Amino acid sequence: MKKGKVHKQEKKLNPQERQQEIIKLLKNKSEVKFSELSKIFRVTEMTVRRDIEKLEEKKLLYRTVGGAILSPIKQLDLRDRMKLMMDEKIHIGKVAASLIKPNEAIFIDSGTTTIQISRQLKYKEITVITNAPKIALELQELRIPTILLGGQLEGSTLSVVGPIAETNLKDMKFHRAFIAASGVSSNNGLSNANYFELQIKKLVIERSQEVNVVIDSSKFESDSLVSFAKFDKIDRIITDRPLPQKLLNTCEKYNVEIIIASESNVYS
Amino acid sequence: MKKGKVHKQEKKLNPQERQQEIIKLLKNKSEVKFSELSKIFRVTEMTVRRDIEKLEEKKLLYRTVGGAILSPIKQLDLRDRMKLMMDEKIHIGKVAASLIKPNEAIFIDSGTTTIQISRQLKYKEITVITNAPKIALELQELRIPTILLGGQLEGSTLSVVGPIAETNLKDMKFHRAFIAASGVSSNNGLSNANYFELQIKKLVIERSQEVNVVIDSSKFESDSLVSFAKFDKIDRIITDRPLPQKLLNTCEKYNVEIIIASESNVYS
DNA sequence: TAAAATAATGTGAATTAATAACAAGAAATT
DNA sequence: AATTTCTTGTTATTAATTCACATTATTTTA
Repeated sequence: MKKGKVHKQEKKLNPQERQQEIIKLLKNKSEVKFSELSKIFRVTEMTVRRDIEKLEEKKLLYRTVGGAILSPIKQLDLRDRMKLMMDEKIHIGKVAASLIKPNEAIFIDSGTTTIQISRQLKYKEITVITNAPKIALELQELRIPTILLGGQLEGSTLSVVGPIAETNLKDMKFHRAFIAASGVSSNNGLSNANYFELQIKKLVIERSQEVNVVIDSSKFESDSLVSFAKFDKIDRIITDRPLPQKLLNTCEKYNVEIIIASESNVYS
Repeated sequence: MKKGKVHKQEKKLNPQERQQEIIKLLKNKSEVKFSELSKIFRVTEMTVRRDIEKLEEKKLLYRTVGGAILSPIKQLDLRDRMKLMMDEKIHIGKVAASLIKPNEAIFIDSGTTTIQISRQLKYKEITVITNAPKIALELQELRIPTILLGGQLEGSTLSVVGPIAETNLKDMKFHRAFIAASGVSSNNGLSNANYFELQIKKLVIERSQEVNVVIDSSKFESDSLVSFAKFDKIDRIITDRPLPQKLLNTCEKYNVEIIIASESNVYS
């Protein structure tokens, strides 16, 4: 649903379009003012205020007095933020993060949903273990102690894989793990699009007291390249929408708890 | 390695001291509130407001609603202190990269000069091993096979350190290593500002057929926290300016080759 | 050292910005 | 076409910010 780019704002834009424009403006301007945006978009200040509020929730920018500036985090990676199911992933991330308690050792798997968990962590008295360099670097900004697994860096997923990573895991035990998946189905359980990550996921699941799977609703009843776990191995699924009946039945059968993360049950 | 935080401010601070403290707080906290600072320093909000105003003028921070955050510029400076000697570092990086031949296994150390090497790599038929997640991620963009060491992620240097990283190195041998250093002196050889990286550097040097040290001229005849190698361990120093006489003599004595990287001898 | 000048802080009123609640209008769904 | 959801504007309320000025430290210099 893309519309032609117009430099002079002639037609009314919808919230999403405005929000994208605001980000674009910020790339060149360092700070924008509500009054200024109000004129540009020909809407009231209240409306741009609401736009900015949304963008602030996504940690894309920081509010200043009367305006906003680009968030420092934002500058790290512009690209993968405006992606698919972004809002859903943020909600999932918030709920997932809220499960974590102080002094725990947490494994966070590589993935676009899991990185949202890392961005929502509030306790600094935890140790995070991850196979994703990006997550590790972001956690460093939050001053959260982090152990990064070593190994071959896989180009498509930007996660470390292979024998080194597997060996690194050998001596570790986690209180909780948050695993990403590219598919979940009642027949084949959890699956992943990347073959090389398979072994890491299996090992992490073995070594975690509690296994949480984060997966957005677009992946319900779909299978990906390789299956890495059945329902008996996992404790909880965190997603953004209610599961279809069959999947729900299977989860109940194997005692897998379901959490639906939505605007309402997210307490930031 | 956390330092004890004193919440109760014993003696009254003057504006300069408060302002320094505010910056310090921000390095750990991402955002401070006026109300909070007012309590910490036992002054009115108006006073901290004036402090923040001063700091804002200096572009050290940005004011938010009810508080302040570290200026994005400032934050980047903290992490990427690349502004200093930037051109020199790029030259050094280009020359260093030109030494690499196809099918080699190369170790690239974490550092602001070494990251320039990774940006200049032209052969894809090499394998790079590194302790720096940032370097690994950049190499991935260039489609260069990369092995990232695992371990604890050190906040100040963004490199992995500790027993996991050391174990990971155990089975490896490199054709060449490019090591960063924060000081080089005729008396104490090469030194580094971060203690935890010490062991990694030592192990890498042991395991490399050829050891290259990249260091810019601002660090000549200076010593940093810990010394990690004498001249007999290294094969080459790549820098941006001629070495002072004494240093040069020492290098000759130990057969250390010197390359001066400048605009002219860099063929991009 | 005392007096004067300057800088720093606190106070409260005036101004401006932010929030919340609600109603009207547009878009999307059924 | 009717209903629901989303978006926007309006207004009242609350909170934050600025401003002006009085008071108190601190520094300067006679």
